[in-house]
Amino acid sequence: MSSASLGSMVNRGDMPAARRNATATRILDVALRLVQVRGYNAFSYADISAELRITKASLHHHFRTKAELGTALVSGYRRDFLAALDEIDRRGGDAPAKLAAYAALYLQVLRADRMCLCGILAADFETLPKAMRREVTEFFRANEVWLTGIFEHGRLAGTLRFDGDPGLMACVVVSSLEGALLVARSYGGVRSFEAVVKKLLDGLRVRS
Amino acid sequence: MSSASLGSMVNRGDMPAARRNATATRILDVALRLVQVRGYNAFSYADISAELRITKASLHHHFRTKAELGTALVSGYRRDFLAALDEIDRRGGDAPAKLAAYAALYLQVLRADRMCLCGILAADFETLPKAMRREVTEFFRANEVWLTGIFEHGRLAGTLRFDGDPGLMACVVVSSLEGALLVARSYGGVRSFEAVVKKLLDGLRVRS
DNA sequence: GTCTATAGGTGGATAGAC
DNA sequence: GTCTATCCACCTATAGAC
Repeated sequence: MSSASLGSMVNRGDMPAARRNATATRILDVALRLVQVRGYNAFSYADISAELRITKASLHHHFRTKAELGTALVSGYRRDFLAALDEIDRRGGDAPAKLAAYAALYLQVLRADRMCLCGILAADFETLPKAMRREVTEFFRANEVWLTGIFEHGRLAGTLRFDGDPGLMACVVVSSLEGALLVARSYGGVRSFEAVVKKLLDGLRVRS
Repeated sequence: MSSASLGSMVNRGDMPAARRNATATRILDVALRLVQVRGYNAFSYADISAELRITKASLHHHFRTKAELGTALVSGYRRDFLAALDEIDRRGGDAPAKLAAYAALYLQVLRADRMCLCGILAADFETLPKAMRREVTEFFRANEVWLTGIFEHGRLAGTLRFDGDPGLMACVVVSSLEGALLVARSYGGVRSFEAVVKKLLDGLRVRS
């Protein structure tokens, strides 16, 4: 996963990367950015068409329906995000370091002037096709599973301190980071986001 | 402000309540719910028309444009929310109690199966008319101001413990609660929301 | 794989009768 | 204040030529 991944992340949907051609990839890139900035109901095939100078009919050749495009979008985003989590695990380090790396993924999105794809789709949730809803829910669930593991290991190793269920702590982290991204758009900067991250990590630190 | 306020909140926009007639009020009620559930770009005059059995043309008599309706919506929401904060102040109690009451306002929204109006509009932010953007930003700013006062008083009185700028703590609280609402839609319950609130309040408690 | 052309629907908004 | 009728722009999607 490249360093610009979550902002400019290439999203190949359900299909293995090798089977997607360059055009489909470019369509997904543009669509991803449009949804992350405007939301699912405020972007159209016409927008992509204008940007890539390809007719709407051609877009439908690659993604038959908007629901199909949207589903490919979330599916690929989830895959790439989970790949980033694997990369964090591969690099090693203690639980606090991994949490900091996790927060850095969100900061990357904010710096690209975007919202987390699944965060903005959670706002659009009631209007999404069923397949997309499933993908969004699964994204959050997968994040929660990964974070739960971090919290369990961290407490056992004595590097994290917290009360109660590690799974609930995972909810707390996901919620706080998504909210920090959301509100930062109106605050217009990274300052409030970084304050949330600091407070979150400080609250988990083992006190001397 | 009634107990069902933030969910079923009547929103009278820029105009004093006494100057809005019953029809305008019903329009705002329906529109508020539709936006809180679907977002700004996924509701239409046709939706309101069907629900109230009034033609779209009649709706335009009360609110000339969608932007005008939207602006009245946020403006009224902000006013009612700030009235709820005044009510919290009026009831008295220490800083932790006021923070708990603040969080309860959000829980009320969640229980009505809605998102905070300004939270969902933050997701739609890039697509909003300028007047609406200003209202949303002002909503967050006003919340921040109120919370900053709570943090300043709480630290002075020795009822709250935290490091750094009270204004940043206010950002943290707003962000976390908005995010908890957002993500709770996918988690499908109040459990994750309550975990965030508990963690937030515990982190501020004065330790014995 | 891309195009032109078009279908059928819905969006916000207006004119003018009652 | 509500209605019918209408406008035009935009939406998703398809047929069929190249």
